[in-house]
Amino acid sequence: MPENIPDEGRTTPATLEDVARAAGVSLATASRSLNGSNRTVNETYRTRVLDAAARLNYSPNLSAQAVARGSTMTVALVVADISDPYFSSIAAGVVAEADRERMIVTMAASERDPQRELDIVRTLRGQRPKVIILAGSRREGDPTEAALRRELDDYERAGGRVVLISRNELGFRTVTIDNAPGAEALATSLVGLGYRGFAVLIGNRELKTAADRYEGFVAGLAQSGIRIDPDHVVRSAFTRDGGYDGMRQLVSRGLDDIDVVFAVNDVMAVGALSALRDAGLNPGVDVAIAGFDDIPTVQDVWPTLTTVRVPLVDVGRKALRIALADRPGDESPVATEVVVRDSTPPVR
Amino acid sequence: MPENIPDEGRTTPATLEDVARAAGVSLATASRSLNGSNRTVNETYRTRVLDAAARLNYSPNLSAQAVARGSTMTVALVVADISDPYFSSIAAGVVAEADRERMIVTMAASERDPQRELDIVRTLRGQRPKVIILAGSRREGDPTEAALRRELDDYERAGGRVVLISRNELGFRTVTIDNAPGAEALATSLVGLGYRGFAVLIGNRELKTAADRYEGFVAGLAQSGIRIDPDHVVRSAFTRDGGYDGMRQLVSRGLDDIDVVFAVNDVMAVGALSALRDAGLNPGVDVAIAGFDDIPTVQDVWPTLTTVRVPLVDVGRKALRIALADRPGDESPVATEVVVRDSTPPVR
DNA sequence: CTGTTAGCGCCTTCAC
DNA sequence: GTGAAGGCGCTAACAG
Repeated sequence: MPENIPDEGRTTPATLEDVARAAGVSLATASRSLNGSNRTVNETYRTRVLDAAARLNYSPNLSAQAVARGSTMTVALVVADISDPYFSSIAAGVVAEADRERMIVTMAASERDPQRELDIVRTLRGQRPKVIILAGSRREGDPTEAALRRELDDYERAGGRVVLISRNELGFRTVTIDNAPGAEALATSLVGLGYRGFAVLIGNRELKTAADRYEGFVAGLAQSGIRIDPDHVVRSAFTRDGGYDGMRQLVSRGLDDIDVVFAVNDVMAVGALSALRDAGLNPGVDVAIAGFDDIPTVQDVWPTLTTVRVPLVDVGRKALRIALADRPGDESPVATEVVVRDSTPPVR
Repeated sequence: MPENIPDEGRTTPATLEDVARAAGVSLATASRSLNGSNRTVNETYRTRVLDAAARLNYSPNLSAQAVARGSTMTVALVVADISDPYFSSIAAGVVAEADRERMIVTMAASERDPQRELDIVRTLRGQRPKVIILAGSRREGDPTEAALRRELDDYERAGGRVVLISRNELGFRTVTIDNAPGAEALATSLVGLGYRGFAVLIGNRELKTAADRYEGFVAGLAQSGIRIDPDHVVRSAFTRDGGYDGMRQLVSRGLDDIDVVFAVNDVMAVGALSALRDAGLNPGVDVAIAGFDDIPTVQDVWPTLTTVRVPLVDVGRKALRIALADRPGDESPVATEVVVRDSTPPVR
């Protein structure tokens, strides 16, 4: 193959063979000294190999190791959108835990498209990752779900571990989040604060996370005998702009019977805040707002946002731990917690 | 090796050999049909191989390919903090571009620790990535800098490509960002709005990005004959909490001669906003605030934040493109742009 | 155009 | 405890 890049000065990384030769031992001994199973090698040789390796700046070729061992040390993480604080926090947790385990994490973005997610999972197989973590974008009645399940089943049958984040739809290991209970508790808190007229920015209803939170919220209100006007439930994208648009719709329809709006996630709530303001209204005063997730920025908006805390980084860490556990083990849901802030002052 | 996980039902992924056999052709033909250089294979065989591959759900083992080819298709991205919107936006850009190029991206977090960054780069070598992208955490007078440069030099000599984001310190390909000019323009804008008493939350002064922005800002003020009181330059962490703390210091010292505070990045500015509010002051009214980066959330805080826009996602995309270009090519800086919002109303 | 045959870098029985 | 040799899955000359 004609290489137009000058090869002169091109260095080839030292191979294990180089190290072995430099240390005057066999390939096998070198291998055993550097990685090999529990010390079954003479200390003299051992240090000689280590020295040689250091001298040559040797770094084992992970691909070669993977081929020889028949398995990798990589965890593949697929999220909907990396720049969304929800996912980037989870990713931070996964990366932190992977670092502890000396594993490598690869990343892909589904862009909230189930078909894309499926394609990604398919191409992921080429990596032969030890773990696949899927965060977000599971939907109700998703036509690709069967195919995805099949793909993941095959993958597990081949020895891989899959972990889902949020809700156990597909029968794999899962980091479940107390979405419904959290939303229910939030509803209770809001009722306790005196709110009676509710609206919900439900985002994309097909998203299971969104649906769970909505249903939990409805259940919470029901306990106080409060029902939610169907006209006050608005769908829009599960994003900041979706929250903005949803709130705009509410405003244009009139906020008469509404004194608090629950957005099923914080980025939407924050968008809603801005929509209110842009409409000349005063969030927290003219109408209250609550979100879900407790992403970092909600403490810096004004009014600070009432929400339900989800320990996102922990969720990421836990995802990998669950994956690595010998048996399915602790799959107790991650607890959520209502955090009341300024966006929902007590009524009257 | 004793495997305590039951192997029964364990499926082994189809290998290229399986495909070849199923298609009744040789290994080479199968290889050529599925990946091989430009079509030099009989259409009949070709389709037969493709069929067999589909039937067996074949997926090439990337590690094996990497070993055989002597190179991978992975790009290693190391950032300071994945959950920081600055870095997660850049990461989103890198991942998006990598997807186009059918490359895999691996991710690591340096946690703003140069030593850790160096360690990461060292262990990265094992992956034999085609590209290494380093975002953030370069510091002035960093004792590990020489070692890092050496490591990266070795890596490039071995055929890898390194791309730095922000400032070209080490002589590698770089996505430079117009930090100083942007800050200078911001200063000019603020002076134009009538501001005269300036303070700066400089973050970690050793961070080159922070230093550049500060110096650009000072230069911009100098053009109007304005100097900045050294007591009004406060150091703190380059984070949201750093911004909060920095502003708190300013407040406790007294804001008498200060009518606008420039935080060298948006997360700090947003923290400063909250600190002001917590001190019972009214941001934008009692004292103005400006940041740098234009991260998404600054449009949702109140007052909306005046800042200098950096097209972060584009920066990430560009980083990979620059890496992949045959020659160093277009290294013109990414332009920044002042965006005036509500946090810096015209004076009087 | 196709098949045979060396490798790629490393691990791991298997004898010594 | 050590080394020789075969093999992991795939690619790339090299002959036919």
